[in-house]
Amino acid sequence: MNNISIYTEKLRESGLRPTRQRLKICEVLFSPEKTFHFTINDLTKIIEDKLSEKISLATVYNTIHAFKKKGYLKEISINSDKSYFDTNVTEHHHFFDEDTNELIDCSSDDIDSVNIKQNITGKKIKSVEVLIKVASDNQNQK
Amino acid sequence: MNNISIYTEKLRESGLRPTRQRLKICEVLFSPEKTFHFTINDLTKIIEDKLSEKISLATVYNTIHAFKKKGYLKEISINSDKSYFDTNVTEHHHFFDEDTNELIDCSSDDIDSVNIKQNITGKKIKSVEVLIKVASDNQNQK
DNA sequence: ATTTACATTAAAACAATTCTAAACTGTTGA
DNA sequence: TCAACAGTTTAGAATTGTTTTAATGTAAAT
Repeated sequence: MNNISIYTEKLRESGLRPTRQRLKICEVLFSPEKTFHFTINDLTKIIEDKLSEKISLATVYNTIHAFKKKGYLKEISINSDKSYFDTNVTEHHHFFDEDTNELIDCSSDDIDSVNIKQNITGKKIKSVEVLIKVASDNQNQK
Repeated sequence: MNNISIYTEKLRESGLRPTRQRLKICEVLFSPEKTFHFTINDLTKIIEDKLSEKISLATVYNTIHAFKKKGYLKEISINSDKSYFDTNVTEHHHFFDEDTNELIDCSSDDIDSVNIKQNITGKKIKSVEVLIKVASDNQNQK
């Protein structure tokens, strides 16, 4: 399973040279079978812990932003101090568990597709995101 | 039109004493006929510019958070560095204009209500927010 | 009036993100 | 193959939004 050529391709398409650091990032992001959510910090930790590879935050930010721009990652809006990213780039929505700060994908079993009847004149719709915040019953709203 | 007693009431219900600074904040937030969106910075500027009243950022943050907790304000999730607040606390959704960084309320003419078919087990839905990002046709996605 | 608990403030602390400038490396083409 | 260039990495500094702190001030209860 030599994925390196795939990663190299992805990087080139994002306008980035395939460097050692970036290939590590690709390995973490694109080799798992399941898509997942992460913050920049999560990702940096995973790389440094699991792969025993020191990596600069700036590099992670640059690469993630390039992937996002190219559409290989999605950024998820949450009331929060930090940004979440999603390796699942298909159209889908999210639950956000306020108890655990966990993001969970909605499936089409969970939510009907959103019907937009009218858009702002002269503008194009770039994305439609539904965020369903949930918490335990006894929990105060954040 | 003496709104001060209304503001005092709102403050007390939020667990806050009615001080000079907080009444000024109420004046800006709750006297306009139309609801509006703002950031903490916007609000602080309005108070300092229009009302020639110096106010500490900490006071603004405290008061806004108490109002949010009480349900007198809503916080809107946007991919961004800063938080937006909304004086419209009814159920509604938003457009976000990426060209101007402007938030715009959706009316029921714009979007059908969102139908959630299935929730996470053991959790209660706290909020459902739709954010529609728009931009000029020729604009790159942010 | 006095007391007490809560508020305000400027400034410091903090956390996420971006920028910077120097050292480094992939790539290109002689 | 190797020099030279353009893009890359890095640590650390800078920036931005937000929260905390500790001293001083003020509303409200007695």
